[in-house]
Amino acid sequence: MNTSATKPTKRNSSLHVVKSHEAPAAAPIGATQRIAESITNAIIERRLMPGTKLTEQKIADIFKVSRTIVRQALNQLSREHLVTLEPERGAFVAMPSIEEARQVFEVRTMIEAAVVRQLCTRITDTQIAQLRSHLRNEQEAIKCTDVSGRTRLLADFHVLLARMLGNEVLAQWLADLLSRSSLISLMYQSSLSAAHSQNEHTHIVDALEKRDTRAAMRLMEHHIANVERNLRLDPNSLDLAAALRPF
Amino acid sequence: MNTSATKPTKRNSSLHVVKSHEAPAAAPIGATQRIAESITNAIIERRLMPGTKLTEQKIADIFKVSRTIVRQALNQLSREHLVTLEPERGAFVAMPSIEEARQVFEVRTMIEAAVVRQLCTRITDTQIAQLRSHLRNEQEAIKCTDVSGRTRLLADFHVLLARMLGNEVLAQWLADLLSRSSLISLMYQSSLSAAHSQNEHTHIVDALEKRDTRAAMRLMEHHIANVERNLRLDPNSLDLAAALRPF
DNA sequence: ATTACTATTTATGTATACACTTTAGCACGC
DNA sequence: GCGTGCTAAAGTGTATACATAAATAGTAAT
Repeated sequence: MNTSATKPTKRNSSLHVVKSHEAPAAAPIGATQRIAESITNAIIERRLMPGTKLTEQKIADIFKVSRTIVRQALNQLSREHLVTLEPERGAFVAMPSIEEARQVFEVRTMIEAAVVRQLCTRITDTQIAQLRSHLRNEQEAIKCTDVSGRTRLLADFHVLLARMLGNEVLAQWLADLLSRSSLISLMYQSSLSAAHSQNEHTHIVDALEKRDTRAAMRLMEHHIANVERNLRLDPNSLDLAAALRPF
Repeated sequence: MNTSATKPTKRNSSLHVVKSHEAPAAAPIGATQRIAESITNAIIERRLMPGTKLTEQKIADIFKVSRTIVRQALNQLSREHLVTLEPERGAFVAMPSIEEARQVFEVRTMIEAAVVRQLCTRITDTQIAQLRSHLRNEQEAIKCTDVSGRTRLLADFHVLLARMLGNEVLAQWLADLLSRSSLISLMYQSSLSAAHSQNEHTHIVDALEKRDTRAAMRLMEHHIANVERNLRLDPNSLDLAAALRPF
């Protein structure tokens, strides 16, 4: 093992001239990540409306980094379908189409039904307790009218279920789907009451606790269908005010 | 709070006259895409072994572009889990762990069983014909011992099924999963005969044609299980020769 | 000869420069 | 008055520069 020799050659004296620049190594890792998360949060918390132009230089100025970093972040977000990149025109907060919304919910129904089915065969009491704890957090957030917090918690419930299968590949993908769902919900002005969703979550956990596979699957399918049903998916009535908002 | 005060640093000193440089617009779209696909193909066709270092400048030289483009491509590939980015160290062809392999196949089983279930309720005769046509292509590729072609076709079968649900979100994700599967198969030296896989594909289409939901799901689950079973997933016997290959 | 240390080379990460495209503003003509 | 063509500003896409961290090689000491 070559573990010794760890002392990285500090030859800060010697030849090289000092530089007048500040250290770019100040952000060792995660400058890109930090920006991507900030934008993601801004989208989820409705501080950035769908269709909003994301000019690279402006974001770069805000975060005090170069466009290089911003471009990396925007590229990442575009792969998560939260922003759209139009060639030679720039980045915009994504405006998921009605068709895309339909597909996202269809896939979620398939996957999440399968998730609860699998879970019924292997969920542990400890995991049930975790879910109960999460449900309490949801109720708390709803009581406090903590809008951004409750949105996140209601989505996290679904990711938490997936994570309990011990499958990070699945959990990661479902997390992506859920941030897309959040964007869809705000784009199409969901009228679903958070309390109602939370109630359905509770019923799902009840079914899981009883290991009632059929009930759990049915409840999950209905829950997702309810969320979708409460969107305003008429092609004409989509929220133009928000979508085409100049500012 | 708006902003701006755009830094008029030294934008454009007027006169855009000469163009001594060659046109960077020569690659209208897709220089990045082209490189990402080339690397993907190289990985799938086993011309790049897992663990291989992907030095940015070397790739840039090969494709006659700048590192900027190569970095974009590598970033994209890392999000598809085909390459791993190690901070301050560079990009390497991914070496999926055994655990990751397990998770990928577990998810594929869940999803693809759901896909065939859905398909049984809505598949059309035209689509059956498409599948038959694809099966013929598979047989052709196997006969001709077209290794890279047959690998691709065997994977495409699964994507084709997903695409027939009319759900691009699902199809896109399954495509990602299948390129990961391909990497896993070559990393763990699958001994599965292509002919056997092709035969199972045929049986699946037969069941779909009869709209036999239960049989189709069972066949798909067994098919994926067979693929996984034929990997050498013993922790010790993983192909070190390939993995640690210096060149 | 092997090990530890140092200098050199190589490669990555970020910033910046610069060409080109799009967009916005404005004068002119219908 | 509104559409049309020209010019300037802004913004994107790619290349390059430069600082730093890692890998490598070379050297001296034990």
